[in-house]
Amino acid sequence: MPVELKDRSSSSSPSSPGPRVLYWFRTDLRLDDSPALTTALSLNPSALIPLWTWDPHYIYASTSGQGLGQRLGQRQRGCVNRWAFLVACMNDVSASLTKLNPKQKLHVVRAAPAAIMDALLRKWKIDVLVFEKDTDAYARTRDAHVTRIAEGLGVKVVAVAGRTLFDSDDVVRHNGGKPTLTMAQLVKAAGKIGDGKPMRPLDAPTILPDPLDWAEMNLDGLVLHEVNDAPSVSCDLKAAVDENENETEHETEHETEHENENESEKKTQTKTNVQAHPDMSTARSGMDSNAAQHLDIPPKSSPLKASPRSLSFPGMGLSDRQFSAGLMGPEGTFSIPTLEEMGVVGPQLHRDADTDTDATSTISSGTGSGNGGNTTSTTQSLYRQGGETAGLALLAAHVTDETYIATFEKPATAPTAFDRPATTLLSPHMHFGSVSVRRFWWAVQDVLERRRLAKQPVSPHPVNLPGQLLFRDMYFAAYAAVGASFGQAVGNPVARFVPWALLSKYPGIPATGSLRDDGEPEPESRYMVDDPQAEEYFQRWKYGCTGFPWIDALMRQLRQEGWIHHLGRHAVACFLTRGGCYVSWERGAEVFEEWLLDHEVACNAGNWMWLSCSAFFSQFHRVYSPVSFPKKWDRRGEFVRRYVPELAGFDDQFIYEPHKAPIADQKRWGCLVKSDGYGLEHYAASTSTTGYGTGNGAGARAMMDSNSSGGAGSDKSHPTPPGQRLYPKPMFDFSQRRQFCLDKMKQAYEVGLYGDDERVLSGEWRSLFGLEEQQGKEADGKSVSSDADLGFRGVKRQRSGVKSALLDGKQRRLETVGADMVHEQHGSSQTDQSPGDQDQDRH
DNA sequence: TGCGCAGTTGACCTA
DNA sequence: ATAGGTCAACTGCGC
Repeated sequence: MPVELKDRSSSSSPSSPGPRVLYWFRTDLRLDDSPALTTALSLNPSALIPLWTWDPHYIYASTSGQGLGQRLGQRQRGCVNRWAFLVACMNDVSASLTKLNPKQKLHVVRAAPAAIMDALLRKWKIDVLVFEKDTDAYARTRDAHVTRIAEGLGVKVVAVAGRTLFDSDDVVRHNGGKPTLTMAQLVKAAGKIGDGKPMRPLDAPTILPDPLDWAEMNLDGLVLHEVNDAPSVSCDLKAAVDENENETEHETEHETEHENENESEKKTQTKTNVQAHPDMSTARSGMDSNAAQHLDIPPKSSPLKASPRSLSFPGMGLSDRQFSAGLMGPEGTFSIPTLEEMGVVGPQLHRDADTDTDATSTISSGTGSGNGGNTTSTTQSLYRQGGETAGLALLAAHVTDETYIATFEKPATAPTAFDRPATTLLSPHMHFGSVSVRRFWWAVQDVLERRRLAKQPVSPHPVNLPGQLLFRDMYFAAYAAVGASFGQAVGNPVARFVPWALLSKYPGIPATGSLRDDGEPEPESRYMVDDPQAEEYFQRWKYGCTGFPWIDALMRQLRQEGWIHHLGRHAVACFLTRGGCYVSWERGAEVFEEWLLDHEVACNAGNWMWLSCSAFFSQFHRVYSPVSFPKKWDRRGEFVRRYVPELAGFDDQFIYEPHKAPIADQKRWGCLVKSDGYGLEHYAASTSTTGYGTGNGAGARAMMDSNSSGGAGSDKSHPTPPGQRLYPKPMFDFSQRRQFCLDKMKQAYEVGLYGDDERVLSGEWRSLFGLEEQQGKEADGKSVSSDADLGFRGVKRQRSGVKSALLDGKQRRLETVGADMVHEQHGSSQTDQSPGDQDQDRH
């Protein structure tokens, strides 16, 4: 339990009024088992303000940030499912607070914490600021910054661990300061913490102090200049922190590294910032630098003049108004933004699940062995619902099925189950903190203990449910130790360096030839399209039109629902990287980051490294086949039929390889397998086959203009023959590509570089891989350069990689087109969230 | 230092 | 149809 504080707080005499406490919700949208909230209440506050800062960083970039996106000042918007889940969590917490005290609620302030915290602490005369500790790289920087502000005002700051089973910093310390790279290391280190077991969960509070009186809460009188005097606005956060931190004594090697990166980013940051967010190309034109400022600090004086960024979504005609109404929202009541205000209205998945319960279960591939009908149906309706109430109910529903909980073995759960997923679907709750990971752990552990005593069968570590949660802790601790570079290939000390296609490009050093036609510098926010073919593979992978039905079905499920099964994530991750496309895992990680409901930077990056054999796992000979692997689970291809409906009529025999079906049969089954089907543009633009979209369609147009990817345009205005649909042929010969990748991986292992190697940063890696010759080919005046340009230079110190890259004209065009869209939607990535995916095996 | 073994979840072939 | 061995070979760890 949270402790240190108690001393301080109790220092005030009982008779004196308790402190004014600001409780800042972030990764902990729950009341149950919240060590930080418990700590806050233990201070016996005279006033408690539950706060959420509606942070543009969070909205326009995922919290993850560590990835490229953040480093580059990129902003991305999560899919509608993710925002719906988040808003549900916020509403639920708010309702729970109100239930305990009618005067209470979750107070949402629409501004970046770094920009607004100073003013809030002053205005509300806060004595203590309490929040759950967050070891994500961006969060650490942000929190250090806010802490400095608070302490400068004499406000006590208390950060309490609670997001993981074990405090990640403690784990790292007990692992000799090194990242936990194996399960054994994690278990060993965790075993030295306390009694070696996660803390028992704490009860939710039963009473809650009042907030301040409205007169004092009201921010209307907030003087703007106070805000503007804050050291920085959100987007300059890192730079500002950098400056400050350089003065401060600092600790770990890693942190020092970040600083250096920050320094180099400083220049571009402000600028990127501005246009950063909107992924929507349609909105981009409407953005100006003033608008960006409004993002952080809506001008009190002219709230409406602050031309709200109009992020329209195709077909929806809505605009993003979440920041245009001022700090306290449109009603001036600290309201929780609605999806409408966010401009992301659209049907959400869980509604679909709710209403379809009966129908879907009849065709479910799961047979629902262990569950009684009632339990199953209850559980099912809870899947994908945000909020603590729903999360705890889902956990409770699972726990009633003891056999399922106790005999759960992740690798044995079916990735092809869709209407009734084979895993628990608790991962989004782990991500938003709407269910405590320790609550989950102990609920399962108690069942296991009971069964062990009764000598009933239980599944072994680490494939069991607790093992899944330990993997989550392993990734968190690894990330905590490594810092920001954990989310990228270059500069990452634990990632083996593989010369993938589409490696990331880093800010800080202007690339040669980085001027656009209009003379403006190319925003340093793109990955390097060093291979147009790979770019096309990547786009086809992303939008589910590779011509491999198993892969396409999974990617479409991801885009539509924000979730795919762990093994499905394996399949697509392997396919994109070492098992087909040979594209950098960073690209895939970004897509996951954007589309997954449950994305967690640590788990996502960790799992992508795992699957790409960059770290954690190294047996690159084990390649998932897009044909034989799914057959093992779903011989009839029900999963494919659901998500790739154009193939629904195909015979089982051809469901995973429709191009092998005789033409006559293809016609008879209502779908022709032809070149690239409708063309990439069609797939990228379509909101989805089943009607609920992710709001991402906007990028499609921009992305695919004609030449963007070879061949994509060919079928462009393809008229759909009446009653006849199209599906692409495989975009490559799988076994050939498999061999190609194997050879590449073998070479990379032989060369044996890691991301932070000087030879990676300097560009010497090219010669080590025998890539010298290609250097001279890039020719386009602007772009070329010395081999250094294909290195990752500009590093002030080791590990802060910067690379500049050069592209010839054609490639650059591609980059521009493709990258816009890619980054528009990229999100996060995590391959699978280990925690989240606890599955249940319903077979 | 060297060796053998284990490692969350492959594919393929044979019996 | 399913179970088990083999493929070719990686890393980390303990002895």
